[in-house]
Amino acid sequence: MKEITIQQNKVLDCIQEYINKTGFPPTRADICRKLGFKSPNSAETHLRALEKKGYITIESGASRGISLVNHGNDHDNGFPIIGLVAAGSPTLASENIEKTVNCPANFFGSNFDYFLRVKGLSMKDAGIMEDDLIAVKKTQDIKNGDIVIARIEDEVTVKYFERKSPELIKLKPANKDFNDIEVDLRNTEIFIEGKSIGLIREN
Amino acid sequence: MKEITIQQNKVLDCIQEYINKTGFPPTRADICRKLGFKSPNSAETHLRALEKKGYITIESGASRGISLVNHGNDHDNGFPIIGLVAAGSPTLASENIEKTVNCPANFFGSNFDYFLRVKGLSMKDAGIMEDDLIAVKKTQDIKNGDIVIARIEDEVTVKYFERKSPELIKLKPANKDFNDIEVDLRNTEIFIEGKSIGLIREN
DNA sequence: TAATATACTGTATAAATATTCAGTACTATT
DNA sequence: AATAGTACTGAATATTTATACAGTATATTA
Repeated sequence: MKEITIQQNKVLDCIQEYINKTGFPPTRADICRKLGFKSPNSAETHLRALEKKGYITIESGASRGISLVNHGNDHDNGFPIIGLVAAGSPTLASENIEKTVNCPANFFGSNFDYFLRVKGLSMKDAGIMEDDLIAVKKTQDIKNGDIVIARIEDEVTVKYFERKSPELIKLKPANKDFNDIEVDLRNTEIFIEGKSIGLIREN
Repeated sequence: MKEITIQQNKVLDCIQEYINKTGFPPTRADICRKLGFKSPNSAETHLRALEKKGYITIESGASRGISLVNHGNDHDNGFPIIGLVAAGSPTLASENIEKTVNCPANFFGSNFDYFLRVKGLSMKDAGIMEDDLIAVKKTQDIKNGDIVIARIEDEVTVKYFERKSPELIKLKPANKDFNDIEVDLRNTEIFIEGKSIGLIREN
């Protein structure tokens, strides 16, 4: 995250304080009043700097359209939600984080690391629907029948795990319209990101 | 706390949702857009009613000066989980509370009142499995297709809601092994506890 | 040395916004 | 029968607000 100046930090604090106190963001004039500026353009330039550096977003045209950007996801501010893109690994890089969910670390009984937003219906019969959030625990401690998040050559997928033999793994969907995926470890690389230990659905 | 009407409740939800999504409250025009009103005065009168009843405060003169009033969050200790027993109404009486779940009040975008632990698989194809926790919002604002918690003569059930005519309601399961329930209001009493606005599964 | 970012004042203005007034209509309460 | 609350449309308007433009000045970087 880019550095900000002392004055910009004052403006940022001022916005935070204002929202905490009133429930809505300040206008340029409000900021001027709080910080002693005499021109609304003073606030404006600081806001634009903060926007450019990624600390706030400004809704163009709207009054009081300032909102604080959430960063610093040490799980204090919640767990990140990561989009499950058909191809590509889910990473915790900030560009992949949709937003964060605020809930206790032991929400699902055992600790977990992030939420994954599900695409597709391949686990429909397991009650996992499109856009559900799967709570993923990063672990290699997988048992047959666990729901795993697996990466096969850049493709990320959620399936039931079944070890058939030391070199053969089967990934089974919970939807008869989809086929089992058989992975022969001798010619295909597979990486198990972790397993699902819970689920959240927002209607 | 004074009662509010269905329309006022819609406006309240709309404000909550808007704040969750954007970080700042809506204008009168924003509310109109969301709820289909054609005059900003429609929003205005609802806002004044909500203010009078203590659900919001309005900063006079300020744009987007709406803020939600925190009235007696009895959910400081978390939201109760209530067991869905085949017969009998779900009540918040302590003997029915399994345990409580600690999560933000707006966890599912809109406020809710309690969790219901699901028994049976009648909503399986909607991704609702046995022992899942449904976030229930107590409301009478039900649309066709909503998943409702209904009580018919001491039996509590979770189903899709469909109003066929003023005196005929159909409760539809999401599982072909179950039959639709048709309720004729002229000879059967039905009470809608509320609707599902989210779901949590602990694996 | 030029360019760029910071840090302001001061003015102007178009657009956004709250808010009032005038209606209509329905319902519940006194 | 009168009053008050709900639930709207539609229009008018004063105020709020974002935002652009014109300056001044300093510090940092290329």
